[in-house]
Amino acid sequence: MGRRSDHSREEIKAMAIDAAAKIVESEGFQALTARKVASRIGYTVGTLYHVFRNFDDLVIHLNARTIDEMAELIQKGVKRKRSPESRIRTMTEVYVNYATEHPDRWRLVFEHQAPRGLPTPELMKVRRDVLFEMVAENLRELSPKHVKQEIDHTATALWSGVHGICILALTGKLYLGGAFSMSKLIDTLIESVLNEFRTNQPAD
Amino acid sequence: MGRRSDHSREEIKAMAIDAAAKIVESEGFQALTARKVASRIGYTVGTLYHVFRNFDDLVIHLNARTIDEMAELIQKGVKRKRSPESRIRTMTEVYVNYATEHPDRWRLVFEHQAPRGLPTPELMKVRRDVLFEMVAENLRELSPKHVKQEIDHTATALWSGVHGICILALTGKLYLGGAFSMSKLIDTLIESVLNEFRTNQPAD
DNA sequence: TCTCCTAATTAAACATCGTTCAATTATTGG
DNA sequence: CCAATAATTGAACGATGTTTAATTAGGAGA
Repeated sequence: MGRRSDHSREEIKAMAIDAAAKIVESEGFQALTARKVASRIGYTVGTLYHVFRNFDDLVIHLNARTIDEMAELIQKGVKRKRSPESRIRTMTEVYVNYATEHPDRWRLVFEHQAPRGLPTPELMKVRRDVLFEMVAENLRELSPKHVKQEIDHTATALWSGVHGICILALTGKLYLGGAFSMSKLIDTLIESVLNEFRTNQPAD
Repeated sequence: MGRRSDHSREEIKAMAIDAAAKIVESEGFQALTARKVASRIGYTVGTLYHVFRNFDDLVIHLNARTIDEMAELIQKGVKRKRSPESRIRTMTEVYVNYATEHPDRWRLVFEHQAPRGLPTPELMKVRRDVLFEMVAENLRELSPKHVKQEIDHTATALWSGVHGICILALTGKLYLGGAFSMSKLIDTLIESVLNEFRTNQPAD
């Protein structure tokens, strides 16, 4: 078959990412395959390679969408909150919920690595930084006296820590159950870092 | 060729894990291949499958060795330290150093997942818990009044947080450079969690 | 409307992967 | 010394990502 023009390039791209997302959600990211994606959208692998540079390119686009979805949920969740602290807590809540509900898509974001040596596409960098910056913003509001560097530092430590709990729990590498739960662990971390942050507030 | 008995089963197992470790260190864990391991030890894939149940089994054994190496380094590093706090700090230092020096072996431990559905082998569970328990022990020494559950909880939050910083930094998903560094981020986390821990000490 | 050119789509091929298995061969026990 | 046993091989299988030549449909110009 030759040119069908049933769908434009961009349409095919979107359909492929859609299909990939569904495969990852239902069968896990190990089951994500170029041929499987292609057949789901009624095309052949060749067409996929006509639209994406390679398989990693597809994964990267899927991951971008995953982060966008998550970021949007976080933005929505945070909107109604008034205090910076409650906003930070809400951020982590939504983050954890998303990761719990879509573990394979979430893991794919962090465990996929472009072929050795190749730099991370700007596409991804920008998206990652959005969340860190949201935390930093709220920290600044919480204590405007801190210098930017310290705020960014604390935001990074806090958000990375939350991420650590998240990923270990999700990959089954944490004792949970009983009095243990992800949210309690995260509460402890937030409480600790925020207290420290407030304590180290520079005097005027 | 038939039975050679140049090496016993256990010897071949050890040689294979050795070879696998070297491949992962030098070419990254994406380059780890059954055939590559086999040829490095002068055997064929068939022999590998005679000694390991499957490829995941090999990876699991490699990961077990990785954790053992790391745990031993941590034990050694901690030995000379007197205070519980300095011991915890040393633990994380050694952990971070190991992860930095052997990023691919370290990542393989956390990113490898056994085929969907299969339970994590006891082999791994035991090893993972060693490190958590070391942190918990030192927390107990730091504040014997806390109940066990709270100690374990804090240990988990702390160690997971450190791990989070570690993995994001190692996979290039963290702004580092300038005043930012892994160790400073981790210092902040430890400081925060330990302060919170001491503050919440139950009165007698 | 017919025709050519272009670009999309396919099918097939390639190398490599994990995995299995029958065939072969070296070792061991009687 | 021979037979039973167990280790080792090589070839095969299906599936993977990726490339390429061959097709074929659509749009532009006559």
